[in-house]
Amino acid sequence: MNPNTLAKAYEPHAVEDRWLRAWDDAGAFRADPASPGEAFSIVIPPPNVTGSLHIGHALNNTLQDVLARYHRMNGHNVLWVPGTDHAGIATQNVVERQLAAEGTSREDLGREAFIERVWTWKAESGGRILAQLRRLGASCDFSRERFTMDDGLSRAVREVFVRLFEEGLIYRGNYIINWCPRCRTALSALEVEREERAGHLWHLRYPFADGSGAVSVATTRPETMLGDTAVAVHPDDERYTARVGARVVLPIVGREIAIVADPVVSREFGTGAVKVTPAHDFNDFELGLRHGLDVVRVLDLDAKMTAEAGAYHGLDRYEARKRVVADLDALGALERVEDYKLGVGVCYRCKTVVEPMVSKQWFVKTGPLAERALAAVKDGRTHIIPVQWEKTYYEWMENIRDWCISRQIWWGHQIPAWTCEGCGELIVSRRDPTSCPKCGGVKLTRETDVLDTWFSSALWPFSTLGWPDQTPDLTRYYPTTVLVTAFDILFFWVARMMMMGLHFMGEVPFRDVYIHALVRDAEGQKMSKSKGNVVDPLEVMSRFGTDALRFTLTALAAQGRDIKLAEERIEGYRHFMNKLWNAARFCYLHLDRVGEVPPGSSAALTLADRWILSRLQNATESIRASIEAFRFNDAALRVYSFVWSEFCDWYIELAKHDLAHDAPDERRATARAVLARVLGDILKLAHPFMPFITEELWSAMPGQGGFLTHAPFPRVEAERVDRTAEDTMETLIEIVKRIRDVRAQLGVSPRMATEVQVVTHDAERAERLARDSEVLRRSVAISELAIVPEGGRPAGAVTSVVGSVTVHVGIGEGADIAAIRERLGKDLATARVDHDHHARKLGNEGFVARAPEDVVEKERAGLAGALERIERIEAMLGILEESGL
RNA sequence: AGGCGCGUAGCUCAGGGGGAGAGCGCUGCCUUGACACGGCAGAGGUCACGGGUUCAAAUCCCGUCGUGCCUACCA
Repeated sequence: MNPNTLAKAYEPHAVEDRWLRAWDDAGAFRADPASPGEAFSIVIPPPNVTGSLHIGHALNNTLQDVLARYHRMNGHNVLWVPGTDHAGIATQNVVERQLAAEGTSREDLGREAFIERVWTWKAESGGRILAQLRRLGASCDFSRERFTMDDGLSRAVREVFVRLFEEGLIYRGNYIINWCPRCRTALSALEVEREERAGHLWHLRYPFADGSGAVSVATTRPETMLGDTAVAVHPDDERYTARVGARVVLPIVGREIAIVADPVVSREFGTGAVKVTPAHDFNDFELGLRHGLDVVRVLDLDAKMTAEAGAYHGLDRYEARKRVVADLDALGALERVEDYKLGVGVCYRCKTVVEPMVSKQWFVKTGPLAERALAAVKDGRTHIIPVQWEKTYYEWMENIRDWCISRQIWWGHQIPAWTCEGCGELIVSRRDPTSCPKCGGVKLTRETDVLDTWFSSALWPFSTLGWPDQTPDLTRYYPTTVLVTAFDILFFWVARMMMMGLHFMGEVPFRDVYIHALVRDAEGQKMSKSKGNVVDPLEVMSRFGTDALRFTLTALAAQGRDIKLAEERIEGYRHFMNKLWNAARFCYLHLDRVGEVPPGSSAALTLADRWILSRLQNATESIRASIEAFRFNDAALRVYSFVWSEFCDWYIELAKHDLAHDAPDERRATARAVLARVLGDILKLAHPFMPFITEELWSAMPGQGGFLTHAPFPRVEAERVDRTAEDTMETLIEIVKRIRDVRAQLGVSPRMATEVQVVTHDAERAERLARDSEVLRRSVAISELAIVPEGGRPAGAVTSVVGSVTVHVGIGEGADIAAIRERLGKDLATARVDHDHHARKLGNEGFVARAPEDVVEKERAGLAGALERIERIEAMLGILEESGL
């Protein structure tokens, strides 16, 4: 591409397409375990295979990409594994909805045909999200793409299941679980969300069997009373101690049930007596186990009443509730009803109210696994960043419950367990068994349940690398370096990967876990389709360009805080892309021939050269440090401020004169070299954040070859750091700003040249400023310039005092005395505020005695400076008085 | 009920013991040979409130108020 024909404004689309293809064709992000370099590996949090990219994915993957590209440019051996998960319940739901629309169902199809149908749907829509990730610029090694249901991963799942079973860490049994009657499957505790809903608290009266009155109990689910098998009270509750062991008659049902004593009962709540329904309540189930209570199931898998419910058999749970309440009322067993708000459990997929239900399920015994997962974070083998999440992780791990892993759906890894019809033996096996090892029988029935999707995701960091085989990838890249994820799957996923990784690999799955924010809308609301406030990243990319979206997300990604995404912000950063584009365009107009940058001390370098090169070191250092500390926003904002406020606003403007046709050749050559050097480093520093525009500009840069994405990330060159140059330049910038300010306030046209006199009492400083007074001449229109250690106010000048210098700006007749006084008065007020501030501190004996010497010294210098400024301003005002103005 | 955050410029947010920062917005001026997706300049803040620690608090501690989220078996 001819650099002189770069478009006037940055047009992202063609550029993005071109580089996506170029990187892909070159295999730019392919990892090779045999290559040298410290390993840097990331496994992607696998999105749902049938999903599509939302803004959370965009953030998550942008951050991973920043890390991947940064480390790749640092010569590390980078592997970023992409892939998707099969999202059992969600995907099955989608396909079932399709079938329903066609007037059929999965039951009509049968298991095999249904699964085939899901694979067809997966083939259609699957991979779309990976294409979208590519578009985002994610530098994954797409040749290593994995899917939780592919052959390799399925083998890992089976191996893990069998081993855990053999070790007694997987068991099957009748326990209470959460049941979603719509999805018709068991759910783990994590898959149930709490929703506050308005309900009622019904107070029921259960009469004693001996006719001596009644006990009152309160419930939010009166229909479950049909399954009550006890009433419980606290053992120390004096109101009831005499009644423990007594029997009450369950209204409607007529069953006699006992009053039992158990410390879980709260004496304060309600009447202090609670009905016990072991089949349909977690607490009651536990309590039932302790007291050997009967388990009476009154709700079936569709949340309809069972035959146990007698007259209510077949009724939906809510219909049954109404009838039961009415019937109790008729019997006089309903004491009262009060409004009550309660937290109900709903299915995280379909929001249907779940029913606690006793059923035969498979569980992972988490205790022993959690212990090691807890220890690994406590002893620092894995760091969670930001650290405050560690506490949340600990709390969960310490209170972990066994994990229900069986799901009564079809889409997923079918549990490798068989029951022998002959002898009832349970067979769990790596290979499908043909006969029963116990009795030799050949009639074996396979378990129909599949595993929780998170069971396979838990293996992701090693299953994607080839486990259970000892592959080169596994050896080279496990443990992975860092996991980047949002906090909402800390328990679902991160905790479980920790448990499985430690158990099967003997090592943590990742050294660092970086937890990033949730993206919310501009009002701070969680984005959701139903609210209609979702920001579609694909649409944003189309409108503003991918780099602008990426840059916005990283610039807002401060640790420990949610991101509120407003469109104006994205637009603002699109302008930044354009700014960089045009800065480069300007540079390329001059960069036909580029030589070496002279060494730091060289006389060939101007003050501006030395300054920008020194600031470049500062930017390089802070960008590096920020990325390594996962402070993405700091890194992005430093890129922004260096490019815009330092390089464009000052260096380019000053360099224009050095590049002019009438400038001496060697001056032009040096300026070109510095320009090229700084721009080149800017492109490298910015590349992890905005890969497309930087790669494009790099390719247009004269004398550069190869991919920017493979170029070395800049390192700090200590010999380029020049504090004196920075200080001098800063002072000159201050002076320029002051002159402009004075002129702007007085309405002097920018084109009108004025006299300027700068007075500084430090002779060495005066000399330094004078040596580089070009900076002033180039920045403001000046007719005559003097920089002197001594001097009075020239006639017709407005004076301003800044730092250690006094600036007189001659404006001739326009310099009315009021303006001069106003200007000086403003400076005097500022100086006095400063003076008082320093004086107050130094007047404090404790401060002088206890504060560190350098801090006190700084205050003294500040006070002296302020005093000196006040003197100068007052002298100036005195002169005005004397001259009778 | 516990736990974790947050409250800083009109808006969105950084910062986190030693003179209050950015972007956007706002007000003036500028069609200056990279860029009007631009330039120059400016206005704007008791850092929620009350205590405490400290020589020094926006920053650390305690409390209050407001606000958000997470966890939990008060039926």
